[in-house]
Amino acid sequence: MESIDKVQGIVEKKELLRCAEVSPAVIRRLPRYHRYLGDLIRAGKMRISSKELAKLMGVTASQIRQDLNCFGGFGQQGYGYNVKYLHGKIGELLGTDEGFRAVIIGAGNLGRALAGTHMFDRRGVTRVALFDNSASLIGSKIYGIPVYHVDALGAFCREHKVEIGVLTVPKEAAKSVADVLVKNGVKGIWNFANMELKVEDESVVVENIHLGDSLMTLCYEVKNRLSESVEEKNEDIVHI
Amino acid sequence: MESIDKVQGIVEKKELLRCAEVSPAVIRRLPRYHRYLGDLIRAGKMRISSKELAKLMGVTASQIRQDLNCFGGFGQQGYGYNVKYLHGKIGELLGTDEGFRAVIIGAGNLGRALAGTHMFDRRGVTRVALFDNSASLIGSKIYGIPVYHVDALGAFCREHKVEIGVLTVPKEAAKSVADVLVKNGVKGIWNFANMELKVEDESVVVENIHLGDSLMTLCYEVKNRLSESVEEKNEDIVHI
DNA sequence: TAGATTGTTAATCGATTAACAATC
DNA sequence: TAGATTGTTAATCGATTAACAATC
Repeated sequence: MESIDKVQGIVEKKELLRCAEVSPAVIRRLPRYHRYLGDLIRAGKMRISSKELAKLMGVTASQIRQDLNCFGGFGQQGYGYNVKYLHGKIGELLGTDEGFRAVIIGAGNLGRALAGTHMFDRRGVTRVALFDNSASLIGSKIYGIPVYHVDALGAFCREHKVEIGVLTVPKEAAKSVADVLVKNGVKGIWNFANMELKVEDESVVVENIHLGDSLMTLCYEVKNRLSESVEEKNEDIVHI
Repeated sequence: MESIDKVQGIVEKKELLRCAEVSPAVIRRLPRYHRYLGDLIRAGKMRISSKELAKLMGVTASQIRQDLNCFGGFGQQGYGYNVKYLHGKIGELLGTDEGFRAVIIGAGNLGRALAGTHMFDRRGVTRVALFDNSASLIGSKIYGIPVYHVDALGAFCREHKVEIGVLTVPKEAAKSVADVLVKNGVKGIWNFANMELKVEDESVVVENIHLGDSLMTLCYEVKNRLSESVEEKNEDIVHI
């Protein structure tokens, strides 16, 4: 009887968890946990406490426990977390087992760079094709990935059940390409065009990358730290 | 007399502002404001209210006014903000006038892609050199940027007063290259290696880019929206 | 002056941290 | 059992939003 109660308790909890919206702040931290746990596996570490992981990652143990408990009890009191198990669970949450397929649109510098990385495979995503409008590229392969004309994009996505589109086209072309993707069943767009892409379909997710914004933030900090250290020096002189 | 008081008031305020640490959340929003204001200039817009800009950007007018007031009163009651003036002021804050110089270390796919963009020039940053350890590249130019051997990195940074280093090397090499940069006066590191780079020198800023984390977040959302829409459908059926 | 809109203070909201009971 | 560490609740902190007086 007790065990049935327990099982039901777990089921109830899962239902609740599925309903309660997890905050974006927490979600954005998951990949980082996953990364660190992967490193720990490679280092041969079998178990870890929230305290130890917190120290390693430069966050609080509270935050780690709080974050993980949005998705379920992955640890064990008095023991900590099993590194491999936790890594696997977070991977599951992040969809590494879903077998997502991605196409890259735009075979320019950035498109090629992305085609050449192992970033996708490592996360269980397959790059099935590249698309471009330059005649000289069509029919060739880049890092083993076939390049097709962008006119064939829609049909390809439907046929191959592509879930993810990576946009590395000039920003003028981004919206129209995105529309083709959405119309043909793509559910996530990773947008590198220098603009905020919005799509009408509510069920489609857009992740905008703004490398330029990141560079500017860095410049701000550089500028500020420089003036800070000057101020500190001046203060020293004044106070002595 | 009154005007002197006023001037002193402004000076005091500026002093205060320089001391009060601005929150990272605000700073990370500045480049986005700058981007939208640039677009508005190109669209010929002369003035804009916080309300109008808020609608355009999908944020609250309160947030915009609050954010801008961390740095000073850039607007005018009853009028709004002068687009060009505000754009210029935010640009100043972000260091576009500082004439920062950057080197890119690693002439692989990503390094080349970054060398080929206008992202830097647009933000007032000059790419002065590329560094690599592949003999075939040394002495050549990529998009007009000279490629040197990585052994020459330290001396080059000192001589040319380089402020920013862009790291597109494999993660195994990242730390040692970063150390060379820091030792030779570089004040900001834009790190694309798939690891969190930490440097000992407090005055050096590191901006870590984790494209993989972004891809995983996208995958999470795609996975979740998909199941959400399924749930919605099921709910519909249940409730009818 | 009247209308508009900022700059700024106060209220709300959400996220992080601390604390501790549960339990392995 | 005693020690350790989780899962979870309560307290704190910070960031966002609302409101409004100041003022162009």
